[in-house]
Amino acid sequence: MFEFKITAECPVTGARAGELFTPHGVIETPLFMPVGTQASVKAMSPHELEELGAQIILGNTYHLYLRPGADIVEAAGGLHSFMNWPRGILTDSGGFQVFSLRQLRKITDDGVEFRSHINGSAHFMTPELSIGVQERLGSDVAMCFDECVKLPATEETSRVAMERTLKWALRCKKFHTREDQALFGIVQGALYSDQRIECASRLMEMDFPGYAIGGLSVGEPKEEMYRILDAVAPVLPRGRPRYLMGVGMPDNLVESVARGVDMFDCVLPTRNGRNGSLLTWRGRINIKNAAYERDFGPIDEQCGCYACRNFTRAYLRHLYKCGEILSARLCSLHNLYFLTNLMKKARSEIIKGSFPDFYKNFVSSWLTEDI
RNA sequence: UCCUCGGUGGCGCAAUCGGCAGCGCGGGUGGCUGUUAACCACUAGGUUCGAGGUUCGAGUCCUCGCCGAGGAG
Repeated sequence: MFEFKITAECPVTGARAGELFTPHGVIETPLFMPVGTQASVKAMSPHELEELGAQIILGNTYHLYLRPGADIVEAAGGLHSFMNWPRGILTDSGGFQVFSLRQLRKITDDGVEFRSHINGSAHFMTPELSIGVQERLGSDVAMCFDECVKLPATEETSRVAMERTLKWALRCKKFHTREDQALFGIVQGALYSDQRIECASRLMEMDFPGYAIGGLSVGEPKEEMYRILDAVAPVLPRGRPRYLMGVGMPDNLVESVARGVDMFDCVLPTRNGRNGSLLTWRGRINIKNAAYERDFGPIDEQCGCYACRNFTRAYLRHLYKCGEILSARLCSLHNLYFLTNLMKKARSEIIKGSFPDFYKNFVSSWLTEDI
């Protein structure tokens, strides 16, 4: 179980195509994982997710622990059964909430004392509690409870968080018992490549079935992120999946695949979709813009998603302006399909041996500015 | 015919004693990267119904007119 098989490797770049075997099916990498924080990928039904090609989605330990509570999910037969999702689930540990809810918490070596963002109630999250919750949720992949620092961080701040992340990783590993659930370690170290390399090596001594790179794409320039990936990816074991947490812009994905990353997740396709920002092969468009009022073409000519096959930009703009729920659904669907397909395309190019051309073409045609 | 209330940005409404005309929605634009986010930010937009008057100064007070709502007959 959780064997990671490399199907093909790009001879020029660091890109690889692989297969990760889980209790809920084989996951083909590289891939993008939609985020379903509260046991729901916002605006999407499980059926639609399957149809657009999602192989594994995220759930969140912190959010599900607070509501409805791990006991209820467990009583429902686990998260797969509770939300009726038959394929893979990866649960984030709550480590990101250490960062995103930093106004509501206090960190010590033991764990994180925090106040619920829902009702202010006090809680104490520890590596053991996070793993216990994740085991009860029954995800296919659990994540170590880590400390994700805000950037920019001083070398000292970063080191303290990194050391804590390592200590917590060991505690997670020791506490974790479910054999039908993989536990991934998370590399921290802010933008210090020496810390990143050290963190990776020390995690590898603990021997995790997969390694994540956390604490990136939180506001730093993308060149900085690529610099860290260039430093870390070569250190990580070839035969284990690599997961870049929280990354979701198409150019970030392709650049990271070229650097040897296998898995990604991001709220961007769903959140930005709800907010009218849509992905195309040339860049992003903002469907709110008056320019699309009479644009009767699809979001993207080359996209095969349900929204692109059936609706126009003018109609989608209209739905957005009206605040219709269908707007959120179609836009989320399109963005998720786009990223899922982008990774599927990258995978097939790696297998065919033509990834370098695909990479070059994508990067040159992708416009960072909105089109 | 008389009485009462009202008329302020596209729409709905604020504005203390007469003292810098604001807010919400709508419009335009930008942002969002392991979700506290169907969210947030910025921006444009005014002959305060009209004509006079009082005053240093009027959306605000006075006179007349126009328009709307309600009431009396």
